[in-house]
Formats: sequence, structure tokens, C-alpha cells
Amino acid sequence: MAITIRDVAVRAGVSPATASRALTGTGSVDPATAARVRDAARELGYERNPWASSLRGGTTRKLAMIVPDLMNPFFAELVRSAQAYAHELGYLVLVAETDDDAAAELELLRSMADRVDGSLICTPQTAEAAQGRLVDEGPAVFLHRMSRLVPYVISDVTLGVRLAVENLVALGHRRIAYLDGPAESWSAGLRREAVAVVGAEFPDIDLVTVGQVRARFEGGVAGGDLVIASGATAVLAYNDVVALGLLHRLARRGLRVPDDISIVGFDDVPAAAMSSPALTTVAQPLAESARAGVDMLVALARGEKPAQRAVVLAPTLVVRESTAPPAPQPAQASRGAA
Amino acid sequence: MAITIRDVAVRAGVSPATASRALTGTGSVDPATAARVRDAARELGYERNPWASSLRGGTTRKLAMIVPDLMNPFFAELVRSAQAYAHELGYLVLVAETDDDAAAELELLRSMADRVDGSLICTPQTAEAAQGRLVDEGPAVFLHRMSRLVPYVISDVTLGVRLAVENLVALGHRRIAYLDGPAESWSAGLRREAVAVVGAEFPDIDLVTVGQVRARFEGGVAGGDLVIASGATAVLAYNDVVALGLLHRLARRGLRVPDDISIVGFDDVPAAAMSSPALTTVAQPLAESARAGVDMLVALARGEKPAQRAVVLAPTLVVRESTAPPAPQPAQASRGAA
DNA sequence: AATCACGATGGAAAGGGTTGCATAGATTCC
DNA sequence: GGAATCTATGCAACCCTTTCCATCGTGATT
Repeated sequence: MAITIRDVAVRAGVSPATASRALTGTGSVDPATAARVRDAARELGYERNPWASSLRGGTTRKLAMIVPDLMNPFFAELVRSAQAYAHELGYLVLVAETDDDAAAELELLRSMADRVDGSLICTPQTAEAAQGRLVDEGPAVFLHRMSRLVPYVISDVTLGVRLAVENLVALGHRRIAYLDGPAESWSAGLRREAVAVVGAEFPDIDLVTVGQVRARFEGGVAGGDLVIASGATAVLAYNDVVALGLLHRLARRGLRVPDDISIVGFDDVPAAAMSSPALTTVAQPLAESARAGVDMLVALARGEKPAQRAVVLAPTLVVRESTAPPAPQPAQASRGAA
Repeated sequence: MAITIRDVAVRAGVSPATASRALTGTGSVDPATAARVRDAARELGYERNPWASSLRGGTTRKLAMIVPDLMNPFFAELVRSAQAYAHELGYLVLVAETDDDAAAELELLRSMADRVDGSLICTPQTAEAAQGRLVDEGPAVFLHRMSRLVPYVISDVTLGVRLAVENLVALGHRRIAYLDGPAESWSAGLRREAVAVVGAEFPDIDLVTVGQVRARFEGGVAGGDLVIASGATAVLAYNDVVALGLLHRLARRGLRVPDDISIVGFDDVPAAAMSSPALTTVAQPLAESARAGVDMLVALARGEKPAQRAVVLAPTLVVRESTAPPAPQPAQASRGAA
């Protein structure tokens, strides 16, 4: 049988109530008493039973986290960071996967809502309509998803696109393709918008959108042919996985990266660093966003007003091997020279 | 306030005790009554409060799962599969990460042991000595780790190596390098042994071990030069991540894969399918092993004797683009010809 | 027909921690 | 100096579910 708070109380010579107050930090206890209780707890190796404390207290010190796909390193990193940081704050994170099933999401959320202090939602799919019902289910924060109703943490996609384009322009590229993601994806829409904004900032650069491919390796493979046809000397891909598919297809078509064409990805997944050539990519500040999200959620759960309703973080450009200056006379070689 | 079992009991016209029995399926209750209770629960949208039921019942319907690194797709897949399957069985999986810190592992385990029905341990590091203390902490099953004390699920590494070597031999390779993993790693030791066994099965093949590199991308990069020096026409890499590093280095050294040299990886991580060329690799049956592990653990937790003390699963070879017949005259080209 | 065994059910305790309320002592204020 | 305020603490109720134990029929056994 495990050590209970009663054992600690006896050892410290106080009542269980006082021991509880001393250990949770709620209510007022004499500092000396509190220290005695903490010592007793340490000496006995006491650990609070999280299930029991969830029972009476309105608070459970648990957070739910909902992601579409744990295999996706983007979400894996998000989960990992959130879990680590929440643990520091004394919270347990329960992770649930929706498998990209938007219907399952609300269901899942409802079933956990009473059992946790708040939910961290990382599913870019949630329909705008569902968000209204979502706020009824208790505190929630969106991660990498904007909302009018729910506080959120997001990275500045426009800045990310700008960093990538700036870099390519500095290398000397004048015609840049954007290989677009799936039409129905909210996050692809956001990125598409960002490309439009950045395109307007560089009036003398051709920023052409091609594709709308699946956000998968095969999508990139399919996009490869579109990119070649576009005549661009550089591509910004919807994300890293698409970029890797692209890389694969371009190699098959006999183009060398970065000599013949430059590629920039998005997200900086681990595989991006391990491809040949290694992928230049826009890194999202995942760990920071997870921390920020947990911070907001915990504040909300405690009934405090969070400092801000939205947090926007800055992505960074990781330059590796897939970008270089364009070939001197890429397509024009057949015209004057030779 | 959420709906409690009391509400359900009232609606079904029974006592909470009977309602509990009807819903959990324990004890004996009249089938008609049970149906009435289930109906009432459904109509009210009742969901059992997991924290409360953990409290009294000796059983928590929760499992702990301990992995070294969630970012590693190998473990991510394991977690995902375990979680999905456990959920079908009505169990919640709490995931904890050790960050490759063996000391943290036992600590972590101890702190969870009282709060869960059992632990699924996927950390190949656990010292043999620690395993004794581990069994005191309640039911546990090892995943991809053998043990004399603890039931385990593992895949047949020797078979995996044999599949890879068989395939390379069939392609015509006669000198094959094995790029070894870290000396101190238990799982590398296992693989090394398997290579020795398979080497003995093919007496007319040179199966040479090179390296002992870190199980990271950089390890593969470093190993590349060793592999080239070995004069082998094909390499079996410690795992996929190492194989990707190898691929990168070989490309840099001007060798074409698979024309000049064939590469086989191990694990079939997602990145293996997305490299150029895509990696031929030995796929471990992760989903199956997770299911088998959960099955064993749940049986153990229920006090049943598990059907078997160890489950050995068969890996498969996924042939992609990184393997091909050796070049006609690989290194001898400079001798007689030209 | 009386006894037994057993299935179905309810009452109540238990599980471990938190919290409302009451109280005692210390402090402050007029 | 007495009343009011505040702090520290304990008692007991409470959170929700499960389970032990007792009870009550009912059908079977002798």
C-alpha cells in the first residue's frame, strides 16, 4: 500500500487537511509547518495520488492534448515539448489522436472535458462552427490554428514565406514557384495567402503558384513535373514532406538540386536534415509554441485572464544544401549562348 | 456538473451499486436490469469518471508506456499503435519519455507504478540489474527488448538480417559490409550477433563488419568512408537513420546508389521511403508488437497468466530503390580494362 | 414442507485527497 | 483594554465509483 497524505500528516504532527494545504500551497499555513510537512513528505517518499486529488478538487492538474497524427514529427515534437513543459508546471498531459477525423475530435474532447483542466487543440481541421460548442467544454487553446473564439498560438507564416523568398532572391532567383498544398486544408489556405502577400512585396519577382497537391510524399512527386514545367529556378514547397517528394521526382527527371533548381521546405521535420541534399527549410518554433500554449491554458484553467488572446511566434530559415544561386543561363541556354 | 452513476441508477430504478455492476460487467446482475441500466446511461450520455473509478477499484484501466524518445518515428509508431489498441480495450495510455536517461527511467516508473495497471517499457537501455527491482513495481512488459525476468515482445532480428543478406546475395553481391551501431547499445549487440549468425549461414560470402558508429545521421556520415574503404558492393546499416547518413556521405564521395553500391537499412522509418533513392529496409512489425505487448500487459494486469512469456514477431524486407545488382567490375575496372 | 444454495439487489464503507466551516490564538485598532 | 480582524489549524463532509456484506426471493433438494 502506498504512502498517503495521512501518513505524512502523522509524521509532521498535523492534520491531513493542513498537510494537503501545505503541499498544494493553497490556503494559509505557517511557513514552519509547511516546511515540516514537506520534509515529512520527502522522507517518506510520498507522492500525491493524482486520481484521488482530481476527485474532490475542481482541478485535476491534467491537460488534454489533441493531435491529428502522432507519426507526423511536427505533432510529435509539439506533444513532446508540451508534455515536458506541463510536467514542470505539475500538470499531466493526456494525448489523444483524431486520425484526421474531425467528427471524432469533438466527441473525444467532450469525453475528456470534465476530466481535465483544459485542452490543447492542435487539429487544423476544426470547423469554425464547431468552435462555438468547443468553448462550452471548458478552457481550450489552439496550437497552430487561428480562431476568433479560442485563444491561440501560431507562428507567423507570412514571415516564414518572406524569409524563404528573401533568401532565394538574394541568391539571384527571379522566377520562384510555390507548390501549393491541398485546397481544403485550412493551413494550406493560410500559407497560400502568405505567398500572395509576399509576392506583392517583391513586384519584380515572378512568384507563381503551381499544383495543389496532397500534403504527402506522393504529392511532392506529382508536383515535380508541374514545377519543371513552370520554368522556375527555385521552389517553395508546401511543407517538408512535399519537398522531399519533389526532390525525389526532380532527381528522377535528371535535375540536380541545388545546381539546376533550388528547393525550400516548410516545418523542418527531422527527415529534412537527413535527405541528400539536406533540405533548406522554414523552421517553426514548435517547442516555444507548445510552451506558450501550455502557459496560456494553465492560466485559463486557473481562472486568470491570459496575458494575451493570441501569441504569434517567429519562424526561422534553416539554410542547408538544397538552395544555391541559379545556373547562369538556366532555360535560355538554348537561345543565344552555346 | 457532469452526470454520475447515481443519475443513471435513479433513471434505471436501481441502486448505484447495481448500476456499477451492470456497467462494468462484474458481479451478477439480471440481464434485463443490465439492459435497462445501459439504456439509461446511453440516454443520459453518462461517461464513467476515470479518476473516481481508479480510486476504489484496485484497477485503474490505465497503462504507462515508457519510451526513450518520442521524436524517433520508431517509438512514435509504437506509441500510436499501443494507444489505439489499448483504447479499444478500454485502457488509457500515459506516455512518458526518458530522454535516453536510464536513471530517470526507474524513477519515472516508480512514480507511476501505483497509478496504473501496468507498464509497457520500450527502453532498450534498462540495465539487467534494474530489472529485478522493476518487477516489484507491478506488471510490466518489455517491447523490443529481451529479458529473463520480464515478459517481452521482440522481432526476430536474425531473420531480419537474413532477409537482407539473402536479397543482396540473390542480386549477386559477394562482399557485404555491416555498418555497426554503438558498442554500448544492447540492441546493437543483438544485431551484431545476428550478423554473425547469418554470416555463418553464407560461408562463401564476405560479411565484414565495419564501424561502430553513433545511431544517428552523423554516425552514418562517418561510416560512409569506412564502407568505401571496405571494398564491399553492398552495405547493411545498423538502422535507417544511419543508412540515410551513409547515403548522404556516399553521394558526396561521388558514388551512386544503387549503381555503385547497394544500401539496406533497418526499421523502415517514414524517412526511409522519402529519401532519394528510397531506402530498401527491414521493416519491424511495430503495430503488431505494440498490440501483442498491450495484450500481454492487460492479461497480466487482470491477473491472468499470459499465454506466453515472450512473443517473437517476424520482420519483413521492404525493397525500394537503394539495392540493385553490383556493377559488373566494381573496383577492378582500373586493372585490366581501359 | 422445511432447508439449502444461489442469483439479484441494496446499504454502506472505502479509497485518498480537498475544502467549507468552526475555532483558538495572535494581532490590530479605537 | 476590549472588540474586531486575521491567521493557522482541525473536523468532517464530500468527490464518484467500486465492493464487501447482508438481505430477500426463488427454485432445488431431501
